[in-house]
Amino acid sequence: MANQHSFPASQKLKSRKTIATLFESGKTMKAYPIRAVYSIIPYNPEYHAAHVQMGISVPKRSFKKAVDRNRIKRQVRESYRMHHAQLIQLAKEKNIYLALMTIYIDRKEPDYEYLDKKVINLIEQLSKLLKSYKA
RNA sequence: GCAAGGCAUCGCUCUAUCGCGCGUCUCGCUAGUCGAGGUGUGAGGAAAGUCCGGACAACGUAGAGUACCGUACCGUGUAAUAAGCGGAUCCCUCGGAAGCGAGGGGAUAGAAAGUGUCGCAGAAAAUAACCGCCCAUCGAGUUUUCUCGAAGGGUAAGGGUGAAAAUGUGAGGUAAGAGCUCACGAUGCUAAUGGGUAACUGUUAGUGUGGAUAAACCUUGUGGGUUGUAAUGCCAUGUAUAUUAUGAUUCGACUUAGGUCGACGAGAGUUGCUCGCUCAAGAAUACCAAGUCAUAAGGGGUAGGCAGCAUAGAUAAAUGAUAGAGCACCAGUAAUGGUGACAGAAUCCGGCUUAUAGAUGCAUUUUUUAC
RNA sequence: GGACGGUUGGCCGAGCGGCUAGGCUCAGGUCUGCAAAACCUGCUACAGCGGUUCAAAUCCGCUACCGUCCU
Repeated sequence: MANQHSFPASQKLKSRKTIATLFESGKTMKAYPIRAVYSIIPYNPEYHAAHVQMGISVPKRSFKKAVDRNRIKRQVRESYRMHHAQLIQLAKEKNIYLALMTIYIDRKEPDYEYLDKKVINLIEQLSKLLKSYKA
């Protein structure tokens, strides 16, 4: 991995199936205004394109305009992109697969700095979990 | 000058760093839905609403009628349209003494084919006699004229209402009246003729005039086969005409379960229906096996990819973040500070509608408020 | 992407073009020692804009919002 801050398509959560199973059996974690649904399973290179896959969702109920939804998704993604290196590192060390879905549950538009803090908070929580996994 | 609304055009730009989608080139090895690097490209005037119109696709065994849905001045225009352009006619506003002119608007076929509806008020709301007016008859009063009453006939000139009261005004006419007649108008139809491609319109002649409503049913003309890219085709994955029970059938069919029909066409197909068209089956009876059909019980799998699909192009969906500079506007004497709208492609085009800070151009308006 | 439906007081919910029913809630009164129940009285509406019509909640068009269906 030449660049720490890249976020290619393989690290995005895209499969309809894994998302469905994630919502059925995943666990939740909160870092208001973000709620995260995640699941940790052993890594299998045949099925998993990357060690960590992440998706973002903004409900239409809270934000009616597509422009607002897009902006929030981009901001969350940007913040995640800047700070997700340690997560991937940990997942590789432990050889596990982490599926993560973040949902923005506030009804107001955030400013970027606030959002950034919360994403960092979320990632640290997840990192702790990963460290304690299998330990 | 400012402001307002209208129409048209534009609707932030550049640099650096870190990233993303797609195409393409090179390299790498773990050889793929891979990684690295280079390079090209990457939201709008409305991408929105889905209100119209197409392209395109699937479904049909020729065609026609009908139902259903839409539509309604004329020409031009176009792949098509409710766009655009030109014209006719009606309505409104302004100007003018008037002919008429200017501006704006109109879903602008038919109410003389039929049906329905027209609250309240009013005599009456659609085959108008309640009051009034007039005529002659009978009875009563009275010297008669005349007055009152009864039943009958004529009469739409008058009657407070109403959105609307039966073509307006004047004259003749009459018992009283009436397009009953005449003149000048209003308006419909028919014919001839002039103008115009046409809508329509000028003139002449004849004939009529009993309201409104068709964005009430309806009639007439005219258009439309239906469904829509979640269409549709292909590949992959996974499979089951699984199994069980009951019944029917064995020439073919239909059935209301009784039966009925059949090359003299049973029956099936034919996009809602009908006609039409096309296709189309041939035998004794019983039992067994086997098949077929019907009903009931009873499950499982997939939900991915490619094409459709693009000189943006995905499929939990790219087009971003940070910093700086410029530009425009606002506040402020200035330094400086703030703001940059509406809004995000999902098959593609043409129109319409709606949302829009600011800039530019064009024409318009301001008797009440501001220079 | 496509096809449809709805919007009537604070809430529910009728409404054949002619003054917008009814119930619940709320407020006041009667009744009661005080309440409840009952009875009486009252308040508050046709989503918005335009058109057709003498007249529109109703018919037509546009807009806004809410909802349903098709994989």
